[in-house]
Amino acid sequence: MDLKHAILGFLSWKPITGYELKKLFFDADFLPWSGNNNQIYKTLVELNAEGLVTKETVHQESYPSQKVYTITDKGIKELKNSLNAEPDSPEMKNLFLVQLAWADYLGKEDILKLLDKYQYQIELNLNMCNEKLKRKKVYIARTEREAFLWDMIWQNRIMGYQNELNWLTRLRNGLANK
Amino acid sequence: MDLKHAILGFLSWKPITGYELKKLFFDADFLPWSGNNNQIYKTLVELNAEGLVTKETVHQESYPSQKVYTITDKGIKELKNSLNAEPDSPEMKNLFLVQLAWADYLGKEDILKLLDKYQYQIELNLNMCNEKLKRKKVYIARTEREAFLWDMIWQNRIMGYQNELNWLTRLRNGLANK
DNA sequence: TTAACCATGTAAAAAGTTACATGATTGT
DNA sequence: ACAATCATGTAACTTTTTACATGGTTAA
Repeated sequence: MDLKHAILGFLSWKPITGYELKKLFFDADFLPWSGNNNQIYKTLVELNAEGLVTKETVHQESYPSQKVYTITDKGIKELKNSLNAEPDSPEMKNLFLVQLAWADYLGKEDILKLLDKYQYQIELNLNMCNEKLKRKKVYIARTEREAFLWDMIWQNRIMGYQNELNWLTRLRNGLANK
Repeated sequence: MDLKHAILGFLSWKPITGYELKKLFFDADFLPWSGNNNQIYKTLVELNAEGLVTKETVHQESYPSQKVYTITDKGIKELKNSLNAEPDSPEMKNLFLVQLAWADYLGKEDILKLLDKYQYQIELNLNMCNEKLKRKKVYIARTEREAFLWDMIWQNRIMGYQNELNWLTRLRNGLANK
């Protein structure tokens, strides 16, 4: 699974422009690509060159013209193929843990300040995730099962943040008598 | 927090060689750097150039000579400084979720096969993490509080994997009647 | 005898981020 | 008046991974 297949996934819903894809990536939260121009526009050119998508330029009156990408049969086949591939294990990159590893150099108050700041970060992420879920911008469920899968994807994120908050509570309790 | 500060952290324990650092990074599991040659040896050269560490070449009889790096006062100051910095929020990059997002193209059996594979991956990671914790290769706790912090860092990883397994169970239950 | 370990480093490629560039339109 | 949205793309930079390069030693 890489950016190429994620884009193919979205295009399996309907034809989309690069600009719209950028927003979909921004709204999704579980897609590990920031969706910056360089990544998306470049990948779309590649997908087109490989015959996995077709491109159509649509001129508009008072706006710049769009390039609408449509998935091909070959693209659908490529997407379906990628779904049976060996799943990658999740990568949890948590630089706060690195900070904590040598936090014994700090006084108790500074450690607690650090924990507060981290907790604030997590809560911010959790709230944003819940907000996005409520608005459900990113969502074209074609079957009941697909709707369920997307719900579970959001749940995965939310449970991840809540788990982190639970861990923080344990950490605080343990530190109390240290 | 970046690789530089993580290396300074280890060097705050004792003088270490690049080769040994590589193993420490490999054994730690919570450090998001793979610890490949290019990263570590290069960063050590930079740290030396910045005066945060000193280098001493130790010749050995039947092995290649080592370069032992020692942290300087300036290095310690830099490390302590980084501990009060704004903590980064965790990045959870889970490509399996991307796979799942379009898994409705698959039949029920194929989805279940995918879940099995993913569960196997998680369990593998969890077991490895527990193994490493048991052997406690990476561990020089100077105070009781530092020992506690390192325990909690391991706990963070373990809870993360267990949370993922719980989520998988929910997913399976939900899929059962879909 | 084959693999892993000792120990350093470089080269090249891939992946990702940030900033630059344009310029009309619409909402506050 | 100012910021955001529409919409595409490029350039420069940073980060990360993979592979190359050497060559003796030790344990299964």
